[in-house]
Amino acid sequence: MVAIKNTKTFGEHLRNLREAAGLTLKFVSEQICIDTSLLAKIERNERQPTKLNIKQVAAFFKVDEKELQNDFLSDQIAYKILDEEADLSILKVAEEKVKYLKTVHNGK
Amino acid sequence: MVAIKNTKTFGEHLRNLREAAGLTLKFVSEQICIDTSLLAKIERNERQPTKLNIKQVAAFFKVDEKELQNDFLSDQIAYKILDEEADLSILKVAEEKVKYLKTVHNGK
DNA sequence: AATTTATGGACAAAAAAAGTCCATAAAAGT
DNA sequence: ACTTTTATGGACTTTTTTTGTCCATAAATT
Repeated sequence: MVAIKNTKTFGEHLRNLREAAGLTLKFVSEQICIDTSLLAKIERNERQPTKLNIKQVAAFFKVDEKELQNDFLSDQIAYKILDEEADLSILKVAEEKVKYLKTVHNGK
Repeated sequence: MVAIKNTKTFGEHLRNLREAAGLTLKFVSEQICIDTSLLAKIERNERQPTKLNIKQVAAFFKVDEKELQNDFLSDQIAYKILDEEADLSILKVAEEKVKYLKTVHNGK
């Protein structure tokens, strides 16, 4: 089960966490050992976080890692749809495909 | 409006088109000017088609280009979800984000 | 058995993304 | 108003990912 709420982007979510804690980019980026500019870009959705980034951020802000991962994943899907100017009904098709691939193609 | 049916993958769809027409990989790949091995890989979902590939395939088999594009796009989303072992509810979140990004972030 | 057709691995080339560095803008503090 | 801190963003290099090619072999067809 995944909580359905935050309609914000991953970056916005991250920025909110940081600002809510009253911390600077410099401070947080040093804590999680990444370049300040890179963290800034991630917050602005100009760079994508790695799995490790997400793990470290989650640990640092004491939020659920899986939730952050899901947040990022749904971002990626949303951006892809916007990029391709695709219809939202694509999502339903994708859902059917996931089910199909899970059953039919299981050993692959 | 997008027709919701083919639960097949993009590659399977492509292979069906070709086999239904009774044509070989070699023949079709020559017609659309790509390497035979590459077309084979695309049919097996080992390589992703480019926009141009899709355009050419659609023209060659006289099918709707947009439909093929959507088929490929939904594949990509489905594979991503499988890769990340994410819950299907992610799709609902993604949908909300698309709506959010379309309204709020419109000039970006 | 010979020929055609499809598969798949290894590799080089190209493309995309990540990460760094630095200069400047904006904001906050004094 | 000046100084310092903080954030932005461009340009660039490095790394990673993906594509496309070539070729050897397997499978199927004739």
